[in-house]
Amino acid sequence: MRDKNEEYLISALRNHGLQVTFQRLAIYGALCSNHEHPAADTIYNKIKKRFPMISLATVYKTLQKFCEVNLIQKVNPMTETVRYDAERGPHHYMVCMNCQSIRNADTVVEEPKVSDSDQKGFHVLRQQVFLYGYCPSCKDKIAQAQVS
Amino acid sequence: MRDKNEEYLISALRNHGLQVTFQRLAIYGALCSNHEHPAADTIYNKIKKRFPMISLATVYKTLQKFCEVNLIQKVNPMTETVRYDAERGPHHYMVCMNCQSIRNADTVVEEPKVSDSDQKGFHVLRQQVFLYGYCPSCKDKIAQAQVS
DNA sequence: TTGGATGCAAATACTTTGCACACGG
DNA sequence: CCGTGTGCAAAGTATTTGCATCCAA
Repeated sequence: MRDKNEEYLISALRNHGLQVTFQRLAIYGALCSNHEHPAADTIYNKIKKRFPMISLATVYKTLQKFCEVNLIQKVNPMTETVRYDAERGPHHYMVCMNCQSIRNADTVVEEPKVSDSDQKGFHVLRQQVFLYGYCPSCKDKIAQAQVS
Repeated sequence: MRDKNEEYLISALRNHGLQVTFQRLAIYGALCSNHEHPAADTIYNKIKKRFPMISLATVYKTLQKFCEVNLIQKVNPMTETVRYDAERGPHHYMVCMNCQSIRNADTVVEEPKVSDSDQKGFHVLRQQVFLYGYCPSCKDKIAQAQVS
């Protein structure tokens, strides 16, 4: 398991012309072995036990680089800061990956359904769908940019 | 429209024993009139044009209070800080509202489907489902707490 | 009148950045 | 050897908190 992840990391780094360092191995290893979707700080603290000299800034830079080359992904915020909605009922959102605008997607046709076996003892109270893409105006801008 | 929102706000505040202030009216009004799901800072800047004396801290406190009494909702982060996942493919998450743990929900049975008319010109690239609830251990803790 | 609400400033939490040094390729 | 990566410290951004004052009820 562990070696497989390391191998994968190393070849991915090489494919992108990135150097292999023990910090990167440790960070990727910590992330792979933790299925709780840890925050940067959590990863840092775990690694620090074995490599006390590692820097939190390196963890941040490394995670960012990993995201850039699609080795890992950020879990939750697409738009980083908290935003508010005056409409109370649960509903779904469309998030523009370019301009960060958020619009309601009121008419998701089929709600996703979760089978009981699926939930593995998790008690689901609410579900929310996020649609990520480009809003009408950004879609046009991007199309134009690709033509020119 | 505007008066309707104000009336709603006022009665909601009274129902919760909260005072009606011009700041609260302004903040709620700004949120209702902006369907872009603004951040606290955006609301603050909008209001400041008319009420230059308003404080950003008040905006934060007020939005927080509004959330507590379920007058509005936070749009995106359930767990506030960015978290990472080593698994690349798109998949869905179960978020524990108590302990903030995040687990993969790999087997959502029916993907939500969005009709074309639905998207209103929004170009959807990816969709993600968040299931909010309680993880097995928190579910038990909460059940126990309610008994005692 | 009185407790809740506000405004200011300081504090906190998280993340990013600049720069000198270290090290992988 | 060269250029990327690292570590440190400082800066930046978003949000929260303490406290004195203010004001709605």
